[in-house]
Amino acid sequence: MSDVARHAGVALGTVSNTLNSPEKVSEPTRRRVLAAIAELGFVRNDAARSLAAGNSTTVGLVLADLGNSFFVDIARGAEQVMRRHGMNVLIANTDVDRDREVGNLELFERTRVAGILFAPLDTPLAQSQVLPIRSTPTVFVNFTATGGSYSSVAVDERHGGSLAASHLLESGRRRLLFVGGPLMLSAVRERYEGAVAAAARVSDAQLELVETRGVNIRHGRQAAQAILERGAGRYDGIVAASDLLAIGLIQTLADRRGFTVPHDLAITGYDNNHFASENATPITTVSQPGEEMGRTAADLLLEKIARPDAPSRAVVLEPHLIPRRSTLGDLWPQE
Amino acid sequence: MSDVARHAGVALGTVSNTLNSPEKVSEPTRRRVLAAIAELGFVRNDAARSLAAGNSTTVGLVLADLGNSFFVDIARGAEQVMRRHGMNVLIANTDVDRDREVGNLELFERTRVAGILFAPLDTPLAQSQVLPIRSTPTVFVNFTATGGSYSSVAVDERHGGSLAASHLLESGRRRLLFVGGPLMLSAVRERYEGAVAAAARVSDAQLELVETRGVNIRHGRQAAQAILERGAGRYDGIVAASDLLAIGLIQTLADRRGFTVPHDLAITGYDNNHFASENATPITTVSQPGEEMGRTAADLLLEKIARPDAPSRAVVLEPHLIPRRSTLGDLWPQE
DNA sequence: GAAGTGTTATGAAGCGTTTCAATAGTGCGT
DNA sequence: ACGCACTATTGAAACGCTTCATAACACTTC
Repeated sequence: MSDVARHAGVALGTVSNTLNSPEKVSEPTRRRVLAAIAELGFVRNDAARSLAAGNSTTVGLVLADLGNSFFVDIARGAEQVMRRHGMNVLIANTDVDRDREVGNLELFERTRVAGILFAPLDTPLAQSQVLPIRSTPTVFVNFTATGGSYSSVAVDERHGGSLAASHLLESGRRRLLFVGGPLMLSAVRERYEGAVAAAARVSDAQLELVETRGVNIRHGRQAAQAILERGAGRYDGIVAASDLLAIGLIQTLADRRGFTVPHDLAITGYDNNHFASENATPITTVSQPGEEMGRTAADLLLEKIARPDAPSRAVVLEPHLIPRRSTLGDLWPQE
Repeated sequence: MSDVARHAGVALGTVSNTLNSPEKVSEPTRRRVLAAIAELGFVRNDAARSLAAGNSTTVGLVLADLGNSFFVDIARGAEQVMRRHGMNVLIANTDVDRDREVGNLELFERTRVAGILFAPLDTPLAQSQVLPIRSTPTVFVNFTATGGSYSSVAVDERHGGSLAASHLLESGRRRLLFVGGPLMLSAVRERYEGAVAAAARVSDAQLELVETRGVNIRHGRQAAQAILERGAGRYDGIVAASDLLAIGLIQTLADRRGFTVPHDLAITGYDNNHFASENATPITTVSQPGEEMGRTAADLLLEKIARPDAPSRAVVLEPHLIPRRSTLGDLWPQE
């Protein structure tokens, strides 16, 4: 920077002002400085800048799983808001590894980012709610913070489960099955509880459970086998804990065993995975508002950055149902 | 840090040594310092550190599209290598927006990261090969750098197209169709050229082209309509420029129109998308070695960081074919 | 012509580290 | 008792910027 100053024949502070408060610098001076910058190929050192200024213009986003489009949506939403406020979002991926979660949080705190967005899966670290964070403003995404120090944005999983089951019940289904697992995961458990509650509200409805070891297509196929053993004819509606699970179920039950969806068996998924709508049988799903969560989290973080001592807030967003062919059949208008 | 020094009754430099060169500090002193650090909750300021030390321990990864699992694989591979070398990878997403590409590259250079990995799509900025980067070591991923200043890792697209077409030809197919587009994209064009070359090597083979506007499921369905208009019976094998395209084709041609895959029509995809193998009809695909590209790119970058003046290298990796049911039918052993 | 009022420009202090020459301390051989 | 060779510690300079009190200057106004 002092090279630039010398080159332009001005003082160091003037170069700084040209960059940060152009209105303080007269037109001709500014031009000389900018010319010198261009000529020398000067690039301001942000490390020095944030050291001197004591603030940063970037926020860190610690994500559980980049392979999951839900998290990518969160990232996108957060970025939208932050960019509008002139801030940058840097993403660190953890692949659901606890050490890397801790490592990345520490990294961001050492770097003195303005704030941290933490979007974990339902892991011990997240549940403990004790992060290795000293003083950087932090917001939980996809997980409700119970303590006082973090704000959070989460989604009402129970309501989501209820939405899916109610949708099936409203179309006259009574012999329901919930497929998902492991129930150890709070998100899955709450979706199940929501479905149970919805079924309980209808007198002649019943709801059974097939617990799976995960929520991928493979687990859906395995669950389908289990269902066939129990006798698939016993059911007329399935609430799956994820879209992938639903796809797996349909592949085995419909494509191979000839059950028609939704006539014999109506199926709902969960997540509004990009592939759920593109499936051969588009899948009715419960949509988690990923982008909105990202935007909301960003807003909460900006708030915390601006007023660190203001009380934390825990926002809960409502999921909504997107009906498609896997429950509506030919009544589904689109495509 | 001076607080810590005072608290532990040592000099500033000793605290720094404790953190950076523990072997220079005696056991008891080190313990006192560490105790003071823990007690005060001290977190070293990395901005100041990298300012003083003149180096950084993080590298930036500028990604075109987080929604694309190929790029996520690249990120994962790069991370593996960097972590092993004690470096961190921070990701910036651009959503294929030129301004954000430029902005993120500049951001990383201002931050004085140790190096930059740039994984663009086939956009003007990438094609121009002129990045807004002054002196940060940079490696192109998924795009061959022709100039001298950047190393690069790319994949031999032409060979990939050839692999797919040859596979069909070897199974006796002769009336081939290439589906993909727009051909303006160099990756698609080269895949097509590879397929053309493979067909030319077999005397009685023919290859026609259906150009699409993109490579998603939707475009696959649209292409299927076009094919039906031409008369789908005219072809016995399709090389699709992406797995999603192949899925779309199958949905329309097989699921709705009753053509059997692969009996009537053998179809290959491209990308080894995670969904290609999970599709109801698992799709034969050409696999781009995403993780390996990430790892290789990381190696190249480390090399450039260590010896900035060493000549750049352009690595080209070979894709490979993964045969599945969409071409092998019941011969396909797995599942 | 003096005093007052803006507008620009200046340069030194400080941000929190690393680094390194200098110093202090210790044990050893003679 | 002395010098030597180590090891452990110290503290000041430097990294590249922002900030801010101060100065310089050009106009007005009375």
